[in-house]
Amino acid sequence: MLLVNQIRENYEGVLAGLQKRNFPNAQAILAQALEIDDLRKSTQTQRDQIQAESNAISKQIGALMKEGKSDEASEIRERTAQIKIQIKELEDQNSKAEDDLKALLYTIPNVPHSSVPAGKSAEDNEIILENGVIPELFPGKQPHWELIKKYDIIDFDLGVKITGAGFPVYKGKGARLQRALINFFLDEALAAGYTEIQPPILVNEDSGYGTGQLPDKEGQMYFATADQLYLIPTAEVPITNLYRDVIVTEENLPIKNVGYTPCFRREAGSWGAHVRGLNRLHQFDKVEIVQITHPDDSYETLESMSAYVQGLLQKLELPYRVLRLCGGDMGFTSALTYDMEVYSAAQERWLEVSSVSNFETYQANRLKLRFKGDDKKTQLAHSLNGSALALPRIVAAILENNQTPDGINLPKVLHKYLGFESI
RNA sequence: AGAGAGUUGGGUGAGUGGCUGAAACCAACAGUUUGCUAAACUGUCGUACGGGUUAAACUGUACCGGGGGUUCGAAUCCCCCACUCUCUGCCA
Repeated sequence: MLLVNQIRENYEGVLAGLQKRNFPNAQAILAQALEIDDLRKSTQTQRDQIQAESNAISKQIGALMKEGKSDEASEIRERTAQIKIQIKELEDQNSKAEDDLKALLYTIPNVPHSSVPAGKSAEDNEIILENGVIPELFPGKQPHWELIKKYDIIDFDLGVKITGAGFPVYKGKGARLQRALINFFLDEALAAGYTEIQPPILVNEDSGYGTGQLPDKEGQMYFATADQLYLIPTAEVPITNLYRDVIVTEENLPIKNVGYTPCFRREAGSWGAHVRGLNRLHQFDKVEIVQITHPDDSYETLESMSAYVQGLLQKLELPYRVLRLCGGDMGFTSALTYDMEVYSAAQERWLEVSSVSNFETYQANRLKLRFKGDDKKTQLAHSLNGSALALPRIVAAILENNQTPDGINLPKVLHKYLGFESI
């Protein structure tokens, strides 16, 4: 969430940013936040003063009791009754103001970076780069949902039998392709200086709030009711939460972590014609990169993460494009997001395979993720993450783009991981 | 799942109603001494939110797992919850 001081010190900037997102009633909400904060401060000042008085009296009573002057002590004690009522009242007002402020701040999205284009929907996203060659396929080309049947490598019907729709079973070369991609992505990240993390894939409620999945996206996560645990929708949740309530030393920045996990998404109500086959699943595999940086470095880091993800796509020889998301299409918590899309040549569609975002202090504020430098001051760090990469759509594009009448030729870079070259 | 023990500052750990925001030790940081290192000595050494300041200094309040209660006063007493550890059971 935003800091009130951010709003106070840069009111015009925050307002303009929220308007770029088409955030309704921005002006009224910001004004309200400041008003509640003023109330919060004034009630705290009053409460603290009276509390100080009360503390002084208590000390005095203690001293008198020790001297055996119990008459005087009980005389003073009578005065405390009224003070207690006052404290209670101010305390209530103050904590209500705090709660109100927090509740309000939870509803305000992050302020977009200045480079974020205005716009309402995916239509307004800015295509900043296109790379790679879109293959010319032969007349009998098939979409991946046909190919996986033809070569018997991914089985949706079996998944339905043992679990339900959206839980595919990978078989034979299909399973090995999954494993090869995961290993390839992890090895690349290691070579780029990331430390590998293998986190739990169920998380508690605190972690859900830490990265912002709760309270907003509660219905999107699977929930194990007996133990009150959520199945993670992305490794971002457990990995970023490693740094919840942590004050890191400045010299340890940037922190670079990578993790492979399965991801679980209920995707309630978002099924339709465009989500056949591997395009949208309830369970899928993803390698995620996370960085915690000094605020001065986060945008440079974002560019490097974007370049890193593009490098993966180049090595996989997939045609891709990079979008800078517009204010209206960007995630709630992000300040700047690049989406990477690969071209899936049989579906003749661009598919989102990665989303790389800088959250600035928005997540760090919730997480209480801070760093301390030489000046001994603690301040909020910046957090970033990106998919590197999500497997299913990569698999879809690899299968479709490399198909021939005689089989599917797999990218060279995967051969040593696969132990075979084609399907 | 059953029984028991526990949760204090970066770490170990003392503390059963006022002298405790918290002993002591360790770690860390700064300085003195030293040819360097080490050792010794001295000092600093939690967080949050207020007030105050150009910024500091300074200052108030809260926080000893979380929440509530008793009391003039709670780390300390009472209640509820969460978590951790040990033993037993089960199990990859």
